[in-house]
Amino acid sequence: MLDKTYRPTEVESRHYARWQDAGAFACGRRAGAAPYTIVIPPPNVTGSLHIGHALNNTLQDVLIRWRRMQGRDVLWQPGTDHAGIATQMVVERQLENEGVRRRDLGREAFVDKVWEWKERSGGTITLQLQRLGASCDWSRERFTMDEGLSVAVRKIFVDLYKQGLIYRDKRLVNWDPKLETAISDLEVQSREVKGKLWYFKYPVEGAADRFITVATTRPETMLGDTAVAVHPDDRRYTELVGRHCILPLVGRRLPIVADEHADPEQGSGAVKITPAHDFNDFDVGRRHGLEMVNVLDPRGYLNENAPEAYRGLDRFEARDRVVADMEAQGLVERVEEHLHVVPYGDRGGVPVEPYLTDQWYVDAKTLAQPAIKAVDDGRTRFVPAQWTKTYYEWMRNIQPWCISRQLWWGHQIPAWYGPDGEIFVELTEADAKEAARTHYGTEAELTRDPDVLDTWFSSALWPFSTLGWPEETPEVARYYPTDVLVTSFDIIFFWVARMMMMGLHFMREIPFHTVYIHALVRDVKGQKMSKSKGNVMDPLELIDKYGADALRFTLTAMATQGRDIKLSEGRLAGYRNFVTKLWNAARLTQMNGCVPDPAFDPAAVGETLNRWIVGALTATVAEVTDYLDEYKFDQAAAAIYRFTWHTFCDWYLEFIKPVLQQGGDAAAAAETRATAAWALGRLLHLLHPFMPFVTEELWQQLGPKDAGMLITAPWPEADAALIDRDAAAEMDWVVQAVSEVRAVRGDLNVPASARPNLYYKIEEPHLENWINYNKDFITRASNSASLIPIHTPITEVSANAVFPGGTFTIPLQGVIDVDAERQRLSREVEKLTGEIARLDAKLANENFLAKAPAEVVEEQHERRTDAATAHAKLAAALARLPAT
RNA sequence: GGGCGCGUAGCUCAGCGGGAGAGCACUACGUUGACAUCGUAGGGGUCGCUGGUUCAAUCCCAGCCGCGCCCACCA
Repeated sequence: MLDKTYRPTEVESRHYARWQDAGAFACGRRAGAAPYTIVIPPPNVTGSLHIGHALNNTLQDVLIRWRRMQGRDVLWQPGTDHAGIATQMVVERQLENEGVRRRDLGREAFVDKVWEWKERSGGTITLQLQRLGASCDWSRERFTMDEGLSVAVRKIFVDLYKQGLIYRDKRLVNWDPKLETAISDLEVQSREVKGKLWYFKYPVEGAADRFITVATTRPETMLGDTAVAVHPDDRRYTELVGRHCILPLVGRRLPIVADEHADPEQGSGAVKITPAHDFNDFDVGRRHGLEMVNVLDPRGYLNENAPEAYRGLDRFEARDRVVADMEAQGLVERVEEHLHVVPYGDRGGVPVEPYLTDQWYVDAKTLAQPAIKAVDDGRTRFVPAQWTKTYYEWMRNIQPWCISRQLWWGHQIPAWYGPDGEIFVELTEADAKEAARTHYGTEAELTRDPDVLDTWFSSALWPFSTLGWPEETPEVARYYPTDVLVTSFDIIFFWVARMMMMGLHFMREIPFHTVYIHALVRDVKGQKMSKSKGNVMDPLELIDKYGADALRFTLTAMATQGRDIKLSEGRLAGYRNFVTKLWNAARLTQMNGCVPDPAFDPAAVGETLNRWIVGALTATVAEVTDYLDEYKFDQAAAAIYRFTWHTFCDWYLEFIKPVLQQGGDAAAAAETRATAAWALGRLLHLLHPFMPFVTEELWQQLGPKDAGMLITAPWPEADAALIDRDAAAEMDWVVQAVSEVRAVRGDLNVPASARPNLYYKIEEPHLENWINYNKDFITRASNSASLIPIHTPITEVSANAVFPGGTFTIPLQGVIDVDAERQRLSREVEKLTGEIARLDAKLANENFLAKAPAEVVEEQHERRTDAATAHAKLAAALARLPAT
C-alpha cells in the first residue's frame, strides 16, 4: 500500500542509485537503435549548482529521458570545464588564506595544488546534478584538462598554426591589471561610470600663448601621448595641421595630424592620441606611423617611460597627480562631469587596460565563414529562431580571437622559441626539438611559451574531444554530430559560435543540428540572481524543500521560448502540490483494486467512460510528443498537467467511484479497474521525463510485475484509432451538464447539507449508480427542516436541453439571496443582449457573408442561437424570481 | 549608434486573425470520502497608445510611449 504521503528525499536517492546500478544511463545499450546525443555544457569545475544549471540540465534531461524511452541509443555526455581564470583564482585565494603566495610557490607546485584541489572539491557539481536527476552517462565523464582532451587541444593548435589560422601578433589587447593577463573582447563587460572630462591645454610649438585643447577622461594616459589629431575638414584647426605642440609634464613634441577619427562635434574637436593605450588611437598611430609609448606596467602602475615623478604610481593615483600638476601649471581649461562607459574584466572586477603585448590569435574571420554558411543552409538551426540573427550579427563582425592567457592553470601553448626567437609549434617538445634541429642544422636550446590557452579554446572542441577525437573511436563515428545543444544565450558567442567554427573545420561537419536557447532564470522581480544582491535561490535547498520533481516540473513549465523566467516559490509550491495530487490519484486507484492487467487491450474497452479516457489520454500523448518535438517544454508540461489534474483526477476518477464502489455491473467494474490502472501507467510514462522520481516510485509500486524500470520503458504511441469521438462527445455532455448544475448550486449559496458532490440521472447504467451513491446526501438534504425548496428555472432548462433522452431532475433545495441573484441575472442578461446585437450585426453584414469561410459563418450562427437560448433562459429566470 | 525582445487579470505568465485564458492571490460555500489539503462556484481585463491592412485585429503592418537585454563607444 502506498504511504499516505510522498517523501521525495528517500525515494530520489534510492531510485537514482538503482538507475545507475542498472546502467540505465549508459550509451550503447541499444546497438541497432538510432543514436541521440547531447553534450552537456560543461559547468566550471569550481562551480556549484545554481538555478540556471538546474534549468539547463532539467531541459536536457527531459529530452534525454524522452528519447531514451523512444528507444534511441542516447548519449548524454557529461563533464566539467577547467575554467582557467576562475579556478586559478579560487585556489590562489585559498592558498593566500594559508599565507602562501602563488608566485612564491612557483608554477609547477601551484599547478599541482590546483590538481589537488580538483581531486578534492571538483566533483561537487556532478553530485548536485545527480540530485537533480540528470541521467548522464557518468562512466564517460570528461574534464577539459584530461590527457585525451589535452591531446586534442594541442593537435588543433598545431594544425591551425600550420594552416596559418593561428598566429602571433603584437597589438593592443584587453589587459586585466589585477589578474595580469590578456583577456578576449568577450570577457570585457561595459559598466556605466560617473567620471570627469578634463580639458587640457597643450602649448603649440613656436606660438607663444597659443594652445590646442584636448579633452580626456583618462589624464594619466597623456604621459603616453604621441600626437594630437584633428578632423581634416575642421577649419578651426586647418592651419595647425603639420605643426607640433608640446606635451606638458613630459615635454615631448607631438605632431598635429589630420585624421577622420577626430570628431569635430566631440570635446574640443582635437583629440590626444595615445597609441599604446587606446584602440582607436592605436589605429591612428598605425596610419600616421606614430611612436607607441607604453607608460604602464602589467599591474597598471606607471613604468619607466613616464616621467620620474609618476613612476611606481598606480594608474588612478597617477591620474590625480597629473590633474593636480596640470592645474598647477594653469593648463586645465575646464572640467565637466561625464557619464561614460568603462570596460571591466568580468573576472578581475577592475577596469581593463588596452595594452600592447605579443599574443596568440585565431583567425576567426576565416573560420567563421563555414559556420555562417551552415546556419544559412539550415544544417544547424536555432530554436527559437530569433537567435539566428544574433549569431549572424556577431559572426559577420567577428574579430581576431586572442587565445593566450598569462596564467598558470590551463593548456600550455605548444610553442617553443629558439635562441633567435624562431617559433616551433609542435605536438610535443621532442617534435619541437626535431623541428629546431632541422631548422638550425644543430641542437638548439628551446624555451616553451609560458602562456596557456583561453578556456573557451578547449570548450570549443567539446562535442568531439569528449568522444575521443583525434583517435578514430567508434564513439566519434556514432555520436557525432550531436543532435541538440541546450544552452542559454549568454554563451552563444563564447561557446556556440566557436564550437561551430572548430567542428566544421576539423570534423567537416556541424557539431549539432539544433541549438536550443533557453531563458535566463531571474528572481521574482526580474533581476538577475547574484550573491551580492542576496536574491539567489539555491536549487539544492529547493530540492530539499519541495523535491527534485517539483523543481524540475516548475522549471520546465516555465521554460517558455523567448521570455526570461521569474521564479517564485509560490509557483514551486503549486507544482509540489501537483506531485502530491498524482501520488494521491495513484493511491485512489490502488485502494479501489485497480491492478494492471497484462492482457489489457485499450482498443477493446466497451464502457463509454473507459473509451473516453483511453481516447483523451491518447490525444494527450500525441500533444506532449508533438510539443517536445518542437522544444515547447512549457506547452508539453501544461498539456500533461491539464490532463492529469483536470481530466483524469477531476472527472475520470470521480466517475469511476460509483462504478467500482456500488457493486452493480461486475464486468463493467472489472473493465474500469483495468482501464484505470492502464491509464495511470501511461500517465506515469508521459510524466517520467519531467518528474522521474515520483513516477518511477509509483511504477515500481503499482506497475505490472516484471515491467522493469520506467526509465527504460517505451514511450507510448499515440494510436489515433483509440480516439473515440462518440464517447468523447457523450462525456463532454455529461461534464458540461454537471458543471452547469454545479454552477447553479454554487450561485444559490445552498448550504452544505443540501449540496452533495454531484447528482444526476442519465441513461448510462454506470452513471446511474452515481445517483445511488449520492442518495444519502439527497435524502438528508430533503429532510432538513431549515431549508426551503427552490426550483430554479435554469436547472429545468438544462435538464431538458442537455439530456433529451433521459429524465433529469435535480432536487435543488436551499436558501437563496434573491437580490444578489437578481443582480447577477440582470448582468448576464445585459451581456447577452449586447452579444446578440453584435452577432446580428455581423450576420447581416454582406461583406462578412461573402468573404468569411463558410464554417466561420456557421459558427457565428450557432453562437447567435446559443446566445438567444441562454438569453431566454436567464430572462425567464429573472422574471420568476420572487419579489423581495 | 546597431541589433533583439517585452508591455494581456492584483502578481507571474500562456495564447497570437473569428467566443479574452491558466497558475497563484482574493471572496463564498463545502470537505471523517485519494488529497499536509482538496473540491465547487465567484469577483476582477478599454489584451500599452494611435493609425493602417482585413468582412473580421489582443493577434498582421507602421508609428509612438514605457521597460529590458546584447553589441559598439574610455576625447
